[in-house]
Amino acid sequence: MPNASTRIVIADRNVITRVGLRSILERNPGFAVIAEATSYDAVIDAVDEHGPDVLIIDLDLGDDTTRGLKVVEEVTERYPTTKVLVLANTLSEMIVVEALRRGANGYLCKDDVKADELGKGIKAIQDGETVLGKGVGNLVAHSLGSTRQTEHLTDREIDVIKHVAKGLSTKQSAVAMFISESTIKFHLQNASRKLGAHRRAEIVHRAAAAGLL
Amino acid sequence: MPNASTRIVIADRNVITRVGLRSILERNPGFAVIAEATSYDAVIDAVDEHGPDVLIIDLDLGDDTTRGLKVVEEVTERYPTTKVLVLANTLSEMIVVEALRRGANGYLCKDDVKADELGKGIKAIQDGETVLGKGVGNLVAHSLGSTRQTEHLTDREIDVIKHVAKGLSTKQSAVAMFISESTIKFHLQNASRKLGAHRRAEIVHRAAAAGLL
DNA sequence: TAACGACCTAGCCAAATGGCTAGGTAACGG
DNA sequence: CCGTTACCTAGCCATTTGGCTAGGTCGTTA
Repeated sequence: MPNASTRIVIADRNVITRVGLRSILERNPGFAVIAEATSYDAVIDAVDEHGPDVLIIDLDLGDDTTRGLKVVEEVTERYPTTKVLVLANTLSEMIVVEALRRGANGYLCKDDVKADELGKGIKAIQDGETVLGKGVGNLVAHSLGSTRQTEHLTDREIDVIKHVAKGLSTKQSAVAMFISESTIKFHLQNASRKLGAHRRAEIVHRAAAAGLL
Repeated sequence: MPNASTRIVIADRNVITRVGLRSILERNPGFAVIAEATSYDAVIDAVDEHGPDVLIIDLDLGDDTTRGLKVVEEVTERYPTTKVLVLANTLSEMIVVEALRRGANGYLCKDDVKADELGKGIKAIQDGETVLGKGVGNLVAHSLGSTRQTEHLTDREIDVIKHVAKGLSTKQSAVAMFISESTIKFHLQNASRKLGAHRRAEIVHRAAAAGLL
């Protein structure tokens, strides 16, 4: 009995999205959703267990945003035959670039995707194409155009930015973090450079847009 | 022929969410999704045409975030028998409070909602209850506890904040907006007071969290 | 071992910001 | 007509910030 169905695992913490995805995909008999996951660990477990053809994943499955990227990397490394399609709520250049760098085969934005694009996208991905949703391509192009590497912020830098975002001054942040004012300024200088920002308000804005706070 | 079904209109720009909602709701024969809308205007049209029992709406249906609040107000004023359930992506105290003040009968957060809570929530709303999802209640309580009114930012203040968020200085913002530096500082002072912030980074963060940018 | 990255600290100075007072205009609704 | 709101401008001054140079430790990795 030949099994022509594409076996799909869905990873999303949102039940509405999971049901919607399943419903849209299963309109096409060529697709079979064989498992759903709602946490990072569950994604790994599901892929381990089922070895699906396609993993559709929302990178934001918990508190730790960067964990989603690691999951993508792990899946694509350990299961080269499993294609990974990222389905994001928001568009962030850093996240897009990182996801693709770590082996994601597609990146769609939930709000922009049309019902028929999902099926087409999955088929294209299985044919070896890389599928980028509306607006995603521009981000990638922009990222390639800029010579600057996508330097990612360190944990400490993000900590400092969180304090600044709460309205704390350099001095107040220093007290709160038990380090000197110099160090606060040091981390912010580095974060500025990495983000291409020149003012704290912009640092906070970009970090927030990247889902880092 | 008695029609015992609850007639529901769904308003969400995201097709996955619409399909998911419809699928979850229609597991219960007591619910009938009679229309879907993907824009603010379409919501008004659909309510005008169908006069549904329940409107399930995501407030973010376009570029203008505050427009969603106006739609809630308009629907509850003109159709007192139509219950409004807000289904939000993110939780912002200002948006929650404003939505309820304008007549919303419930407020759930997509990521937190369980499949069975949707049906229960709709029934509760129809019984005259106000349904607040996980975490939403706390926000409301917090808002009631604070003596400060929910003063909303003016269009101009939001404009200025957007410039600041892009990393522009007072002077640069003034040039970009064709007004004096004093006016930039004036709007930011007012925004600070309204948001309870004391620094531009915090203003930007709060405004972003409230979905104003 | 050497190189590297992440982390921490110090000091300098020009520029930007926060917080304030004190005015002005125009539009709208009671 | 009056009050309210949004909007605009000016000036003052202490504090904060941006941008820079110039060091240091620690742990990992080549």
